[in-house]
Amino acid sequence: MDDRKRQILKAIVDDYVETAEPVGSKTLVERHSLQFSSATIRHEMAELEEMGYLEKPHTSAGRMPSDKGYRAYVDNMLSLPEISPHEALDIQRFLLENLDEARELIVRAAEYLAGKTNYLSVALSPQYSDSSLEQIKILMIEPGRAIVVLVLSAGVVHDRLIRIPAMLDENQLDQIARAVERCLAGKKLDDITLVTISSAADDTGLPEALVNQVLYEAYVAIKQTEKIEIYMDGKYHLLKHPEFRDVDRANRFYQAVHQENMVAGYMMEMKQELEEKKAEYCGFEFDCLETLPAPPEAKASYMVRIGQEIALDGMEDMSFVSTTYRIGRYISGQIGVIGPKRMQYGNIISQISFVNKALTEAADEHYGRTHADERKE
Amino acid sequence: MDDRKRQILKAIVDDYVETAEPVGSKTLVERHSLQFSSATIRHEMAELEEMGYLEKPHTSAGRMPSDKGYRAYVDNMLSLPEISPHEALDIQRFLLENLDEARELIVRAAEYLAGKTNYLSVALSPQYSDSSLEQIKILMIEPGRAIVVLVLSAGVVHDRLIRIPAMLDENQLDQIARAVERCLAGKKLDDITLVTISSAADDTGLPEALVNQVLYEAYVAIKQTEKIEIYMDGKYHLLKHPEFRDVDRANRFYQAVHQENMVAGYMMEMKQELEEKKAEYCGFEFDCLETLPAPPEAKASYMVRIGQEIALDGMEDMSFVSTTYRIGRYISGQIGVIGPKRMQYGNIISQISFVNKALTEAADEHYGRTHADERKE
DNA sequence: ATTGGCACTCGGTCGCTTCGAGTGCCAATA
DNA sequence: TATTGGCACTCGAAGCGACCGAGTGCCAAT
Repeated sequence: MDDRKRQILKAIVDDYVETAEPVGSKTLVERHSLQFSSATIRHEMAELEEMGYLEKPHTSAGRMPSDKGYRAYVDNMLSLPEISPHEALDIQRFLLENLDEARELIVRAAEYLAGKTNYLSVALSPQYSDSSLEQIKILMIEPGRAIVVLVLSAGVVHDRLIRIPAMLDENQLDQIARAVERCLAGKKLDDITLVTISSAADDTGLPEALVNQVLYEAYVAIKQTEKIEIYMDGKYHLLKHPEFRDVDRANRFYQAVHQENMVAGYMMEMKQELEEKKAEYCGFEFDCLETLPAPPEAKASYMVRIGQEIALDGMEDMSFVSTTYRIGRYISGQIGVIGPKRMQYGNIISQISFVNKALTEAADEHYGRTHADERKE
Repeated sequence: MDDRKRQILKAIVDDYVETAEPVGSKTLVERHSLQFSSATIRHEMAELEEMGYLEKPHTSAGRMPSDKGYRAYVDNMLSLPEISPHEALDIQRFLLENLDEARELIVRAAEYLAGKTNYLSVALSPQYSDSSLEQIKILMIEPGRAIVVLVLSAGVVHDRLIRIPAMLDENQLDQIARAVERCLAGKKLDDITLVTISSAADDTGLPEALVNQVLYEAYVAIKQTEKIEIYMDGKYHLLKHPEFRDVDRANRFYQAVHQENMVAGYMMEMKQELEEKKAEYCGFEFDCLETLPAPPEAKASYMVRIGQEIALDGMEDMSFVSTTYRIGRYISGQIGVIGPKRMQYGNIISQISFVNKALTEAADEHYGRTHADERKE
């Protein structure tokens, strides 16, 4: 593909993204001040179509980009706008203001992205399988009920209400908790199994019958910590876009997106691929902002899936931009945006990458010292 | 309004609810085996229209119910189908299966309702302002961070991560927690203020500077417990219904529903009204099912808001069915359904009322003994 | 290789007609 | 007097043809 073709394709995508109308040779020349005549453009367009980058809805209509066309655009002719310092402050504030739980961070990030892009944002909660258990405490609420509090490396705290044998008293419970902690502390969550945990039973000097139920509940609490949640925000935005004038289409899409497990699974796959460096696009970097000095490892790498490339039923005419966020060394998750194929890729990618970066930094800030400790090693 | 008019109005509503088409005199006779001729019906319809119960989209079209028509239908000609034992088991299982947190109950109830009705379900989390604080524990995670665990009457547990002065040790923290508990135990959450809680400071014998931050954080944790959350499920259902063929309309509705605070506030108002016995419809009772013997206070009372009656922008052509659920004596919340005015009122009301009942019972079951204790008094 | 010119295409819009389910009214009937 | 069958009328929906215009492909001239 020569340079002129590239220029024309870019103009077509830009135009179509803006207007949502098939674009013809003449308007293209007018609107994008190209230095060739419309006839030349027609020539080139015909060739681009033959090569598969463009499509016509019917013979006498203008052209619109095909999936392949968008792909080429994203691969080769993307310009990534910088995030203004004003916006950067905005998002920092949005993420951190009145923040209690770190868990809330990812929800807020998704909310921000949705608001900013006018598309659907999707986020997976951090994956803790690789972090290790530091502390476990069991607190009696009343006879028969207790609360398990787990502290992971990097200072993440999770808890869960459990039922325990009614005759256990506080001391015994504490004994059990200590035994479990001795047995598991420092272990990766992933490596903790029912077998591992039950070896703590001998250590307590209490009758097995009493201990086992507690161990099991603690085990469940730990496993639950590993469960990945999915958050979405901005579903209501999509109806605004012309591609959803067709209710049936909108309906089909919403049914698809409602299958949260499917979407989450697919995002995990994308994450996997990004990690295996199969990712198409890496090395995007921000330097627009001094207030947030980026640590060298904070380069955001993202992934774009266009139309048919998305292996999810009902998403054939959407695009999915996705990126992996990191919190500390061992914790990561996924955050992205789903919108019509006709999206402002550059803008969206900038936004996502920046939110990603801000998210990481906000988490660092929130975990503060803890995390700093971890870094020292 | 004489009996025949009532019969005809009912037939029209039933028909329109089913077909979503304005209904004419002739089809009405055919489909509902009425014992009058179409001419008579036309007469009556003209009168019903004059009285404001019916509307015509244009001169030569059939009639459809007005808000007032639906209102009359709901007030006077509703038949409430019984819930089958099969369904009853279904919902019990759905609510209780693998349930950890009681908080999850209301989410599941909303989910169930949405699935069952094909409309949007909306639920408010339980309101704890009237329950009292029983225990407060503060558990140190690491220097500078701790977790506050609150136990309310009825066994409800809430917690929150807090920051504390880094120099506090576990013992001191425990001392503070005990002081707070002595000071607040048994008090209604509503009655706890910054003033009340700060009187615990003297009791610790520790320097005020150290204690105050912890007290403040504990206070915030308590107040946060009172915060009411709103859950919605089934937004994606609404696009299936013919009233949402019009994307703009759908869009307007989704924007409205997205203002969750508005919706929550409105539901609180409805709850208020229900409690003040201004409620239009009370005393609906279930007796279809032996497996769930209803305690005498479990009568469900519900409220229907139709079209313009809903004081929320963008909901003018929806209906809102709402009901108050109770958990124990002092805890209650709101659960309801929003759908097109053209809804199967009888069916929906039955479902909601039953879910309400099941929810109460599931909560009882889950809190088990604790709650039973409360009842003894 | 690029361009201006020209004949051709085809979806969208506008106006017209037809169709049919609906109405209102009236005169006949029980 | 209340009910009914009959009939003329209404009006939106659907179908049809003409027209418009933004678009194309192709060709001959530069």
